[in-house]
Amino acid sequence: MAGGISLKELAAELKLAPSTVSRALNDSYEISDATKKKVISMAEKLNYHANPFARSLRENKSKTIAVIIPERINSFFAQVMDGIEEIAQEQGYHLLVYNSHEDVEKEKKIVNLLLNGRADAIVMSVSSQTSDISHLKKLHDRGLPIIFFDRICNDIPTTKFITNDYQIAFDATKHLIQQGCKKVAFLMLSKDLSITKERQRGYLNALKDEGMEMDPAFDFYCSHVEETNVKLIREMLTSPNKPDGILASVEKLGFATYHAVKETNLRIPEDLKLISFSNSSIAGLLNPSMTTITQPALTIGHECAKLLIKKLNKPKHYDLEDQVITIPSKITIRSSTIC
Amino acid sequence: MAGGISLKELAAELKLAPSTVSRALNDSYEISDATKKKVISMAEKLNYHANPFARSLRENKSKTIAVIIPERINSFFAQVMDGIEEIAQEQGYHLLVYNSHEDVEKEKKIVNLLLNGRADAIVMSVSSQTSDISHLKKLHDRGLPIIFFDRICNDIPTTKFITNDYQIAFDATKHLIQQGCKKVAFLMLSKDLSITKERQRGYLNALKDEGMEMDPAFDFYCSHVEETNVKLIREMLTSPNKPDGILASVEKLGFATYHAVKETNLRIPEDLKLISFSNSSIAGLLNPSMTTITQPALTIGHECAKLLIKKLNKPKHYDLEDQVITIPSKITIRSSTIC
DNA sequence: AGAAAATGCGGAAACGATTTCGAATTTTTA
DNA sequence: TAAAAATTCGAAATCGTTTCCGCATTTTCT
Repeated sequence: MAGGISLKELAAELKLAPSTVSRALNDSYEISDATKKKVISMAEKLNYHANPFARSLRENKSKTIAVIIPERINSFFAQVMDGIEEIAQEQGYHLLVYNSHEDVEKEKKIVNLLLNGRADAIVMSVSSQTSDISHLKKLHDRGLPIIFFDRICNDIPTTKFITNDYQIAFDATKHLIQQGCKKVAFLMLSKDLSITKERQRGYLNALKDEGMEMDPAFDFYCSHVEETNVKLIREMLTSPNKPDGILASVEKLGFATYHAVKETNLRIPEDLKLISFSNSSIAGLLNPSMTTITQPALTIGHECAKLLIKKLNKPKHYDLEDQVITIPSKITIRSSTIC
Repeated sequence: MAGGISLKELAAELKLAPSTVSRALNDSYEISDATKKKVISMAEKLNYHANPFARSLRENKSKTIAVIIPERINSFFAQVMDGIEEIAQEQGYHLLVYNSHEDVEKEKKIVNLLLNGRADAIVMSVSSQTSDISHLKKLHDRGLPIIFFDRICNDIPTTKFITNDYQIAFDATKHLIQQGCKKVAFLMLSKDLSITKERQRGYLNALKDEGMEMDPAFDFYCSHVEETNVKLIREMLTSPNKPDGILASVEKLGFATYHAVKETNLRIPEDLKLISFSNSSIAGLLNPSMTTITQPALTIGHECAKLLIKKLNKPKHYDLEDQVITIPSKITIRSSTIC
């Protein structure tokens, strides 16, 4: 901003027209190699950098992608972000990052900020409070390309990336039952979330498949307040009708369970077996180490960014189809489910 | 971008001049309340949103702050980011986020991207590989306000935020010795990093203070490759001259130590006591739970953002002084240092 | 050799906002 | 009542690019 030299000044220095200099820097075929070289070397000498806002104004695109996540201190979202950034940087895109803190009101504010075209496109995972999606519809209606991942919005016709939520939750529940669990509980954030719906469906179908009745007390809704969750889980674990197996549908609930268990006499895995969605490398460090469902976070990030940039490069010739693309997770069996 | 209406079109609809509409929307004193109301209601009706690039171009500022961190999957940096974002959002600023992945070449590329004024200012923590700082000097020389936190750059005259690295490392080392450690090792990333210098100084002075000789083998440099670190630490822990206490200067090395210990017969805290810098809530979940030095990450983020925005609001009347502001950390004593 | 095409570059408009300057009308003051 | 001042708004310049036209000059074709 301060010491910046403009294209016009650069042109004056070269005794050329601004149009010529612009074309030379953009490697236009209309400009001879000789002048191209002159222009480029002078540009370097004078430390010329094109003003991105002038360009954005003129070209009507910002080379910027907005990413909205519900929390930052979460290895899954952090890895997805890394994946997005990797591709974005490769393609010359910048990342505007927002944290909705699982708060739908904050999410709305952020979305409203994006209505003015500051970003060319959006990648997001909705907050656990998001049930009314009118603010997201508005974005989509405005023509802003938007891709969802993990916590998706089925009612908005665009491409979404998820993992095999149903199947992997099914498999995880089966695994618990195979390890001898008779009463498996399912921990989740909010019933509105796409991931809890699918993962719960997998959980319930696994129970049914094993001829087990499902106990409503084991459909366990948590809040976004850490202490509350620990307390609730502890209460469940010390109640007469306590589970002997737990499937945590998100990382923080898996950790909360460890916290809760520490405050009881229960032993993992002898008294309680636990499997949790988690991308944290710390899972293997816990004692006992935690069996996890690991999502392909980096890949999800890559694919989101690739697809979005493909769309941005050919706005007319390519559309973000209304489809859900599934990239499978892996279960890493550790000590928390094996006696 | 797509359905956007421009100020000019809005003005035409209102049969007013663009200048009038602009002033009305910016609540200028020159416009009567009557027309202001008309303009505002029509703007809402037509869903008008000011083009941020036109504004940035004209005003020569973007309301954007760039943040560069060396890694994303790190509770400290994530919390700092949350802190920065909180204040930034409050003040109408957006965050452009970049991860240097501890790679100075990536850091240079990112910094070069920022030379064109895309961001009004920068908050950063340098990569562990950064010893040549010419790229950062260039930024500063260009007049771009820049604030460092945690891993700072002393040679660049601006404001930096750190924790009481020296004192807290001193205290932590003393704590280990008080718990009976005779041979304390210090784990660090790179000797060029400001935090390792200060923390190492605290460590060494504590040893000296206790009349203990310092063993060069215990000045332990790690890489940025997780597996290598675990291997190196394991080798140290199984060597004849093995330490009975460890101070890890960054979170990942604390966790790496737990990993390494798992592969040995050693017990924490009986055979080895460990204290680590870490902001992760998981520390309390480990078995044994890990004694940590917790940095005021959120506060650091807040203060960085506040100061930077103060500067951006009064570019002429306020300068980022060449000073280091210290916000103290806290030691949370847990089982890994107490028999 | 004369017409046609290709090459290389300049002029000026445009993107969408803000702001300086000025002008017209109305209100206040002397 | 005339002059001064306040109020309210419009015209046009400006920020730094890109791009549509246009115009020479040179090369190619017949």
